[in-house]
Amino acid sequence: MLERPVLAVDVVLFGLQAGALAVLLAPRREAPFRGALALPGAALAPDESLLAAARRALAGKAGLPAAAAREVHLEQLGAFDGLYRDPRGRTVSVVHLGLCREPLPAPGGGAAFHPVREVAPGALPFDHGQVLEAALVRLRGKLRYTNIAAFLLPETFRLEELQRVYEAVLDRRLNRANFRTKLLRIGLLARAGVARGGLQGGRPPHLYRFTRGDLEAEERDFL
Amino acid sequence: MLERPVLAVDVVLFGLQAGALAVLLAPRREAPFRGALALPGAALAPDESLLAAARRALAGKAGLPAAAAREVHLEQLGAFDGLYRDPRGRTVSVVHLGLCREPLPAPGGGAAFHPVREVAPGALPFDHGQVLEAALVRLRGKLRYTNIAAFLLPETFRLEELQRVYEAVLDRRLNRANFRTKLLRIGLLARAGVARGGLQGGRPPHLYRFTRGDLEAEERDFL
DNA sequence: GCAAAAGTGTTACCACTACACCCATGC
DNA sequence: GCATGGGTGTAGTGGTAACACTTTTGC
Repeated sequence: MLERPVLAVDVVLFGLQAGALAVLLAPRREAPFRGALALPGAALAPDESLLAAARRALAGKAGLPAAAAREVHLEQLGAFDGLYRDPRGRTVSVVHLGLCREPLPAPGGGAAFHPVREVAPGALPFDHGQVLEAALVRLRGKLRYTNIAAFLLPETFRLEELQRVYEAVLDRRLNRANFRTKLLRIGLLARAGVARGGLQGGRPPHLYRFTRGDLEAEERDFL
Repeated sequence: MLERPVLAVDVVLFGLQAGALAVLLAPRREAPFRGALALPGAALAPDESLLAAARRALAGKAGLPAAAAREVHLEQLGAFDGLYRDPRGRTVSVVHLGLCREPLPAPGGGAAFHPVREVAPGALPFDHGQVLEAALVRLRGKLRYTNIAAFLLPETFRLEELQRVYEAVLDRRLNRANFRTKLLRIGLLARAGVARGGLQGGRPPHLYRFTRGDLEAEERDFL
């Protein structure tokens, strides 16, 4: 039997920070690239599921509070086999896409959320630059035909906040009036009261909540 | 260092057989489930890419002619970590979706294409039933916004054949006239001559070819 | 009252559906 | 000429984009 490749997981955890899309990066504690900012990851333990390993990476390397690591939305992005070498041998990484609700938890151990627009393409070690790009493409795609945006927002939110999520991820402006009608038409939003105060002037907005909060609904593309 | 999980690849290879969607199944040559029909797979070699391993599985276990195995369209579906056990230990499989042009090559070693509709849900070993279902969902999805159908057809084809691909995969009838206008509007098809003879009666149809034959074009959803 | 932000309505346009009709070939 | 299948045109419908307008709050 030949030597087995190392199986690892990495996580691209997105969150909203000051209205912009941000990604969690943690300094590497081991060679190679020791000290460099990278996507948090971990080697798969023998009797652990891929998703469990991803949560462990968030709670461990990235220093996310345990409650936050448990509540993060995670889904698999795919396996990456860049043939780079690790001290332990050849590595294949199963990457997961994570989404974190606003307000963002405070990571520890030097990890932090970085605005995606400010992460230079070649700044990340290994193939993490390409991995980040693939995660962005997936997120943009799913925004169009699922309720995945729900996982970037608090339980209840204003429609204007939801629109900002779409604009931050798709990186383009959307028409306010049409966004309202479209999103309300598809019937995935329920009113959840009215925002009280906190805003200067203006009519107080309704708050909304996604129905089917847990699952992802597949409807016709709605943007 | 704890024991490492085994990393394998499996392939869901689809093709068209008598106008119906078919999947390649091969009898297992090793325990467990020795002799049972299953998706062809292989353990990942230490310095082999995932795609290369998938092609090796097709040429080896499934007995596909070398030329056919080389020309098959392959893309990654995802990693599956059903915690089933192999004599070698816990296994994680990176599954690939494959598409094979008409006419189908003749596999060897007992492998054969089976109409998807006739594969009973629980008939396959391991989690291969769920894997097959996931591959179908992916294929249906991609049919809507890419030119992936090209990889199920010969280089040139009649529009009516293309429509049959869509109908076979989506499992529903489509309107002939609207299918024509829609597919021609998106500008991914180029005329490639006229079919000569071979048909009983009727006007001889134009043949078409996908432009951008290699890449997959992403356009607005077009069906 | 005025500014600010939420929420609604109107119109032109474009894509999709369904269906009818025309075209070119073999027999 | 007639059956057969390829290919085209058209009217109705519904969603989308752009934009103007109304409503409700704070000061």
